[in-house]
Amino acid sequence: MTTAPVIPTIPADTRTRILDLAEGLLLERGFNAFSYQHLAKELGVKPAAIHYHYPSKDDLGMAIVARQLRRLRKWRDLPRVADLPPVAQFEALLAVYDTHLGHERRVCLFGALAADFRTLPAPMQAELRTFNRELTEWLAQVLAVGRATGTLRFVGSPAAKAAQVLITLAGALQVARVHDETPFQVIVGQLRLELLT
Amino acid sequence: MTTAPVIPTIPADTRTRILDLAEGLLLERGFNAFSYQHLAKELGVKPAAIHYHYPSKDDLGMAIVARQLRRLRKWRDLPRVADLPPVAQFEALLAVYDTHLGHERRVCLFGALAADFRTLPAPMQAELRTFNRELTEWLAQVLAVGRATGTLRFVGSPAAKAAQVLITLAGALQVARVHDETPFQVIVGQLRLELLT
DNA sequence: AAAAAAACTTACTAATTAGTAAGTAAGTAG
DNA sequence: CTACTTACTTACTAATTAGTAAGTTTTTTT
Repeated sequence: MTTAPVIPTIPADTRTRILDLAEGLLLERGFNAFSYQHLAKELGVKPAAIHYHYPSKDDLGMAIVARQLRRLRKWRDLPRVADLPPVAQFEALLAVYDTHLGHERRVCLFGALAADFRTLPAPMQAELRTFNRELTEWLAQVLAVGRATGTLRFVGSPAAKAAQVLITLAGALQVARVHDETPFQVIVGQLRLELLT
Repeated sequence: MTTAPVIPTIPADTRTRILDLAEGLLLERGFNAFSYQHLAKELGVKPAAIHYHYPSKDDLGMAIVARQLRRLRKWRDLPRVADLPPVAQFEALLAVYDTHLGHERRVCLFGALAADFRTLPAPMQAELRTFNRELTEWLAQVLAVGRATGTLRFVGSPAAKAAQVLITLAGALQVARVHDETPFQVIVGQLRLELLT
């Protein structure tokens, strides 16, 4: 048995606490459903303190998406992810979505922003496109290798299948929010059934 | 060659024009992205005129979802849909989503409301659940008959496959909004490739 | 210890929001 | 013709929104 490493809980600075809270609200209630007042009250600071760190809501939104993109790249390049065989990489991806589900049934970033996309500031739109593109390219590569090595099974191009799988996962989180966790499990089960040989 | 029947364009009353416009904005920009002022300006009436027909925004939102549910039931029970073989019913469903795509890349009702679900009034939440449930049940039945008659191919339960296919279509419209129409076509192509024998 | 930079608070704008109350004009029914 | 209903407009309120400017406290640097 291994003992969990003791990670000292560094009290996050206000800048990070704002970003964490805003991200949570974005993924739980949508981008237009929280204000600087909400954030300020929850954090015990004044709204102007938030403007100090993130001058406009556009800046704050951009910061959320940019951080998610940095996290994606970091996660994808982690040895314990990058060096995994394709099936395990796919399972690692599913685990991420499962974490969202367990975290107040948060939807994924894409699922949270797609509907309101046209109301978002242009830099945020561009960053979200990049996020989605890089994630899809990563999964396409995973699928391609998996099929080549006989551990994953699907018809069509890896790119098409990757796009389909990712929006299915994004959608599964949305359905979980509207109904309950059951349809998420059902849909993920269906994905496994089809992909895993 | 058949001549298209001449449908007289009855000028819609204000009540309907409000609902049409609000529905369009909901599907194009999200529920929190339009106000009574926007609607009023666009329609050339005063905001209070909208409150007259739909006292609160909750009422307006509810009216949109309720109408979509009525439309779904009507469409589903139409002889030219209900009497079709399963493959043609599936294609008819795809055609609906394709229409959304061609109409300013509107997302579907579910895709428009899922992210903000928790901010919606309770009656609207309930109505959206019913909408999604009835659509899924309909497609599950279509898929079941299609597989039984050897015209549709899939593994797993019809209910699971129906849930998966529907959120894939909802998601495909969302991706089309974020990128362009190409990923929608790619994903729908993938669905056809997998389902049609 | 002094200076400077960072991290705020206080106090305010201007715009927008949903919503209401009272009045009016036009159509409909008796 | 009259009474009533429908469909609005005008004029308002109270709350909330993002955002700013100026001042103050706290922390860091020198």
